[in-house]
Amino acid sequence: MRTGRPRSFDRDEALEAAIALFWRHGYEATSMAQLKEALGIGAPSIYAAFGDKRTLFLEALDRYLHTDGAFAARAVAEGPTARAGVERLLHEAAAAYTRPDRPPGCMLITAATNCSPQSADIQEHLRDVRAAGARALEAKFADAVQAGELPGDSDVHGLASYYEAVIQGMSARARDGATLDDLEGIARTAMRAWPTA
Amino acid sequence: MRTGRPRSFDRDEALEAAIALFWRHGYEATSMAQLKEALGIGAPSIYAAFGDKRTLFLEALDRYLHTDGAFAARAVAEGPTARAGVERLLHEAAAAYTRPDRPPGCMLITAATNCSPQSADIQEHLRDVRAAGARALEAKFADAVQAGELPGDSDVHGLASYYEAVIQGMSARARDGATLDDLEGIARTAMRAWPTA
DNA sequence: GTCATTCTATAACGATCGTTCGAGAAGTCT
DNA sequence: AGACTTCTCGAACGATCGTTATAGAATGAC
Repeated sequence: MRTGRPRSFDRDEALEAAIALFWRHGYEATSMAQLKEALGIGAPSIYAAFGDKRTLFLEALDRYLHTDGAFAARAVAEGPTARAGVERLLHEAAAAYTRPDRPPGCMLITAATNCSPQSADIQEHLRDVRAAGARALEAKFADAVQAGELPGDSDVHGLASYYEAVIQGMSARARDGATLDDLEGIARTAMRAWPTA
Repeated sequence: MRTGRPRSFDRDEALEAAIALFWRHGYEATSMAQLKEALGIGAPSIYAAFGDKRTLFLEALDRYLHTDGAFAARAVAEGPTARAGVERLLHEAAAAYTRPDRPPGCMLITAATNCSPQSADIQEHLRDVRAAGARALEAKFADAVQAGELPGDSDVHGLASYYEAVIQGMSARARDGATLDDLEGIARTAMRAWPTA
């Protein structure tokens, strides 16, 4: 058993509360004062449990990517075809970005858009993670070409770029108050751009 | 003639410099210290010429909407058909969002995404301006239905929502480093979703 | 030349930022 | 019980935030 005074709060619950704040307001716009109040604990407890604000944000993002944000990689990876994967990706995004019990949009996309120079590294980190997602999508399209699902002369980079833009656009629309129906409409319309044989 | 000591800087140039900063870093993430350095003048001069940071931002945004951001409303308004208007909108956005002498993306879309509660009004203001743009686009589609360009049962709201999402997605992609070619590819692909008779 | 006016520069304001020190509380271990 | 360890709480840290008071410089008016 671990010695010493036991922690007075649930670490997971605190992390979830931090996710909600960072998700809604972003990294820099979320203050330690807000975090203290939302997590219901003092600043020293936060530092002891999570490290500084930057480290807490990175852990919050990592948790997000394995929970609420995990649908994206899964949809692409598990889609039996590229088309099925993208279709599932878009429709699950529509639902995930408008859950009434969650902040709107995607944390990975929105949490570090307005950054001062001293948190440019955070901004770049999220950019890198997004870029990895776009590369996975592009690889899915390349596989589809290989498998004959898409024409041999398909612009796989252009397709990935387009659907990545649609995802980011859906997140932005959700943040502007778009409803689940709005986003599902966007998803359906975006699928009409699918390459025709 | 106006009496008193004359202003030592060009007000328009200063405003342009402020636009560049707010555009790149956003409203809250841009500090007065940055503004002082970029405008090359002291804080009291900024306050005398523009008012407080909030007022300066609103004037910067207004100027942006009449200059670099003016293409959008113009493309929709001047398009001889809805399709021509949207096509021009998307391609001009591709160029405007990747100008090498400008910050990437759209200031209206990105400048107030990460906001703390005390600047929620700024965030809402930009949201309202974006909503007005979306309504103009929807009206253009409604006109196109009236004129017979689009089928009578067209979902004009859905179409406007979709192309608004594409625009916001293009801005996000530009901020992630997408090139002019990338964005023009997105624009072309997005046009493939245009309703078929 | 002198006054009135308007801008500039320095420096400071109170508030808040993220972070940490120090004292005491709450456990386990021997 | 007492030693040891770990966490909590209140207070404070220096830095930076946006903003402004104050004093002096630069002009037009008389």
